[in-house]
Amino acid sequence: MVDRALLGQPVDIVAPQLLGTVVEHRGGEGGRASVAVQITEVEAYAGVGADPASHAHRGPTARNAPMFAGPGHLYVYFVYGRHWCLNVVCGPVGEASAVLLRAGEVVRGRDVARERRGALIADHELARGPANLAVALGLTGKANGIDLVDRSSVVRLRSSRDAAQTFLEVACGPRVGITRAVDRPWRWWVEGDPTVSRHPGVRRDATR
DNA sequence: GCGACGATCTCA
DNA sequence: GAGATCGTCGCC
Repeated sequence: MVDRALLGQPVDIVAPQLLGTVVEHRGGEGGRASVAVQITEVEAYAGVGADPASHAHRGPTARNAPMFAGPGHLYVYFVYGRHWCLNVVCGPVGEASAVLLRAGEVVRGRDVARERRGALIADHELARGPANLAVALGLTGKANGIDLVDRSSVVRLRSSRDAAQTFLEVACGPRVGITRAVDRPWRWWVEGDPTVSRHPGVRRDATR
């Protein structure tokens, strides 16, 4: 389990440290429907008054309430009329900063994830992109506000058992899909990893 | 009360 | 390159 004190640090310190951690959704059927994703790409969003691109920038609202619940909580929001996106709340209680989980590698429950995403989806595309990541894990707004650090939660965040994460090569650059504070280099990803949603300077659909 | 737009994805 | 699709928020 990831330590809550770690998540309570400033969001731009926490975000890159979430690379290599694992989000696990314990499904039904005695755990056979469980899916776990190892995170390969994240973005940081700061809290009230500190980041014009953040949902919490203008203070508390009904939507962003989980962001004010303290580090370790899950903030799930709906966007573009169709997609769900997952965030890990970071920073001190009430600061309302969060890390958007943009992509990862499905490390458990690959067949279940493929049922949700589509039979023809390649392994490295199962959880590529923030909305696809949520689909692969089987999470929607119903999971909003869950405490990821509580052992009894259905969705949890844990450190990887894989020692290799210590040696991950991390790159950073501007955030994706926003119109404000576009120059802040608050997106981090595992360099060269095929599950990362977009590589800098490379169009994702270049060959389609 | 209303209108604009969004931390995206997919197909053309 | 554009459309889908609807909740949220800012502003009238």
